[in-house]
Amino acid sequence: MKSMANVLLRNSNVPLHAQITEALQLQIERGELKAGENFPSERDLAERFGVSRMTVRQALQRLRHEGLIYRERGVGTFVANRKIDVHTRNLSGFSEEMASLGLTPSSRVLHLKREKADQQVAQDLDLEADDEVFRLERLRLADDEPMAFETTFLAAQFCPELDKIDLTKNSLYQVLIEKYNLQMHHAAESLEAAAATRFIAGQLGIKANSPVLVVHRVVYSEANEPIESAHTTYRADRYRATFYLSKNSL
Amino acid sequence: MKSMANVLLRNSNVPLHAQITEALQLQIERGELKAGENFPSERDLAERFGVSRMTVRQALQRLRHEGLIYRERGVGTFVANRKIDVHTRNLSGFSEEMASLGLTPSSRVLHLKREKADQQVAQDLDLEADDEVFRLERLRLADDEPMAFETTFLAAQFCPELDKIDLTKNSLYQVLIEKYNLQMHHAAESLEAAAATRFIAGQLGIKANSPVLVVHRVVYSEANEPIESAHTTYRADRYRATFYLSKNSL
DNA sequence: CTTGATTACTGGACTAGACCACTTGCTTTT
DNA sequence: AAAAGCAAGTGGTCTAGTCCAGTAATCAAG
Repeated sequence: MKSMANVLLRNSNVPLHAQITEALQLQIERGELKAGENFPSERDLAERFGVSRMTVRQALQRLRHEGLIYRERGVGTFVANRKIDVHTRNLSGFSEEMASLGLTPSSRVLHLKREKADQQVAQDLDLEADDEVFRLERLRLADDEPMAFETTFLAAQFCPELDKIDLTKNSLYQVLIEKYNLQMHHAAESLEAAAATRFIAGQLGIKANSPVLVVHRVVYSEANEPIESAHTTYRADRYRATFYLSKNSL
Repeated sequence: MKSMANVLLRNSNVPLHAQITEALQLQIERGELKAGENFPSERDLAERFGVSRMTVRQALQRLRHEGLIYRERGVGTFVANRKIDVHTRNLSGFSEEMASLGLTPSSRVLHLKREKADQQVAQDLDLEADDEVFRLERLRLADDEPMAFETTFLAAQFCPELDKIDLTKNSLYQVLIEKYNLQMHHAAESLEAAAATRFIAGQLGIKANSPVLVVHRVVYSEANEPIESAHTTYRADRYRATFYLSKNSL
């Protein structure tokens, strides 16, 4: 059809393949490329955008990876009927997660002290027996209602003087990025159901022995160094964790 | 250093980039490429393997995607200090998951009937109001101990005569692949804590009101068509779900 | 009507180059 | 001794092709 080369900024700092990804994504979202119809071939797209075929392949690979399209050798490329996504649990913290759900997050800091790491924490954070950590306990609220009780451990060597920072107003993850240049890259989480202890129940304003969802998370940097270990206990009546699983693809 | 071109089978049906990925992965796992040391540059690798640079880039991109390496522009490529992995919840079914934990899975089929889809199921499976589904209820055991109670819904149009198959011995996912050519590609899961109802408690051999982990899963094909909707209720004292989360990367 | 070959088109793989932005370490100049 | 400049090396991007294997539609021969 018509040329789309005009859409691309040739001397931008944004790579061409990223611009193409964005352009196609937009067309999919606007419904200009629908689920049943024929998607243009790689050679088509290369000509339209005025780029090499390898460049459009890079863009298509990205779209495929995000689940927007799928491809069949010898047949063609197709738009996937998108339905899910929404609020899958990703690598954001409590504040970001609640905000994305349209709730107003807040916190009460109940405890913030430097102490020796216990065995479990030392293992999670890959520390020696005598290394020190910050232990941070917070009650986490959404729209001023208690939602979760969270205990976070951070290696003291990575974030000295953390106890001088007001974590009531600042997102912990923001602080870690801005003050200490700690970028989180991936995480391992384990979830289990439990009955609320009296202490937890009191904090969350629920009955003792009510079901709660306990999430244990260890966050890692890109080099796979553990940054944070956290236990979060959510009220079962107000919280549900959602995940997106995919096959080993690419 | 030495040439590695001999490692590659030039006329194999396995692409070169995949062979390179495998070769490097092996070297990392064997410790020949350690976490602190210098990883060979793209140009190095291209020369050693006797391939083009774009080809080794494809291999490196894959390794990065799997979290084995990370890269810094202008600096180099590095092996990530791998630690985690183990038994993260992936797109396998109960049988596969238990087997990978070293437990022997088995099932008791309590119910398998064709019926009209209720509203929730119709929505999950993208069906019309009158479409029929198979409802499959199973008690799932690990080493002959009750582990979970599972209710599965499958669109009847995709797997006719499912009720003629013995699901005690066959993995449902195996049947779907082999008999109906239904390949699962990704899934959405939501997890919440709850208290066991009397019925569930009886099935699982636990006390009523004990905490249980309820997992709701919808599995999709590559074209993003919903294949299966399932509710699984796990004993909290024997089961914990673990996930791996990563940033939007490529 | 069915079967089989041809053909055009698809995505996948791969090459051999090029240029760029960035980092780092060395060297030269202040 | 400190600062500025340079050069080498890195990953990131991009090109303009080639060849291959799989699909699907067409068309001719049985």
